Amino acid sequence: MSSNPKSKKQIIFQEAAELFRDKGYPATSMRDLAERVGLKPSSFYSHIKSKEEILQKICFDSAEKFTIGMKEVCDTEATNKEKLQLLIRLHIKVATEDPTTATVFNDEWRHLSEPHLSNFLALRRDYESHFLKIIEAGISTQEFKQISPSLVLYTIINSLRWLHFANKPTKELSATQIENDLIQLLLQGVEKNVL
Amino acid sequence: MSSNPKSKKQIIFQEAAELFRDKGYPATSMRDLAERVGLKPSSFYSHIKSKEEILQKICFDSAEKFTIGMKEVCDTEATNKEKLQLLIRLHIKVATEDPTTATVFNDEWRHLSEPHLSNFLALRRDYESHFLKIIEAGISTQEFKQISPSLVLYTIINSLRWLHFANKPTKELSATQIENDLIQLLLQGVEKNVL
DNA sequence: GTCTATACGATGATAGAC
DNA sequence: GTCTATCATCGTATAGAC
Repeated sequence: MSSNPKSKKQIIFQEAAELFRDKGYPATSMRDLAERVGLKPSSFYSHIKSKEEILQKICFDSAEKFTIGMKEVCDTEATNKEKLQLLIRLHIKVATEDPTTATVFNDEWRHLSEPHLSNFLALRRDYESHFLKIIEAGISTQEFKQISPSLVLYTIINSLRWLHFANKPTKELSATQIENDLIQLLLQGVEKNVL
Repeated sequence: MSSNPKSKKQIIFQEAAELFRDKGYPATSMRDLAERVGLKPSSFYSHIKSKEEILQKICFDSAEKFTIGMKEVCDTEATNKEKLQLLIRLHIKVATEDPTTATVFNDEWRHLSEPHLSNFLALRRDYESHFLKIIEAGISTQEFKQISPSLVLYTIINSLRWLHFANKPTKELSATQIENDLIQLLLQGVEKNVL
């Protein structure tokens, strides 16, 4: 197995993401980051243009994962129930593949400046509207219960927002175990069915 | 109905909470707050001790609501399923009664300094451990499915984290409608049962 | 209680030597 | 590409006049 030499730029992005995750974007200083990377603060600017460039990359890279995933789901021939399952798996995949980035994406996007903030929100609106359409379709085919679609949407999306730290408290559970339990929980609830 | 004359201190706390909600705690400056309240930044310090005092009050007041609510639930004679329902109602109540405060509580607690941060985390740990016990008990009585209790805990708690802005997009839904739909969704899932 | 003035450290970013 | 030195600005908070 060949070693994986990371460019200094990649190291900067990685360390920055961890700091943003732990302290939040505004509370992370370039001096904090410098110490972590082992450079003087001024030396970054040979590699990156600004602090916000890092945040932009994190937010839009993650957004793209969701956009691509949604496109795949929409292009599938499948029931709405199956599509919803795929979307839940998509959220789990993004959150667990790169938990650091996923956390920053979730919590720090609001610190984007314009026009990046508006662009980001447009991507999110688009994603959510596709998600909503699937829920609405599933309700009209009677696959899903008659519950306000946006209520279902936000409940599901947010229910998965803790996953980024699932590695620690539930290390005993395998990734597929978590996936399957979550899908059962969200599709069929906590209550045990009477047989 | 008598008018409700708010003290200047109350106004400061209210405006600060809204700024913390919108921009986050570190990104909110005392100068921002001064402009909102109509005072010079230095004038606050006749009313409050520090910026962090505001955050502390918000976080610990909300934490107390959960602590009290949990105590009531634990003191009840009820099935675990009923207790879980009560807890879901508690989260909905806290989130919708004062959405601004609830948001700050949810997202900004990590900016507390020591020893407040540790105290806060201890309260949260305590709350979660009581919550977990109820889920575990419900699993052993076969009221709930065999799903990792902490997975159920975090999924439920986080699924309700969007409620603070439920006023806007779902204004058409009444509060009790939202409550009942959410309980059905979390207890029994999205899927429509086959009859 | 509110103001003006200010202390003083931290901030993101740049200039220019090497 | 990394450094030292520095800039301009903003941060929370205080002192003291009114």
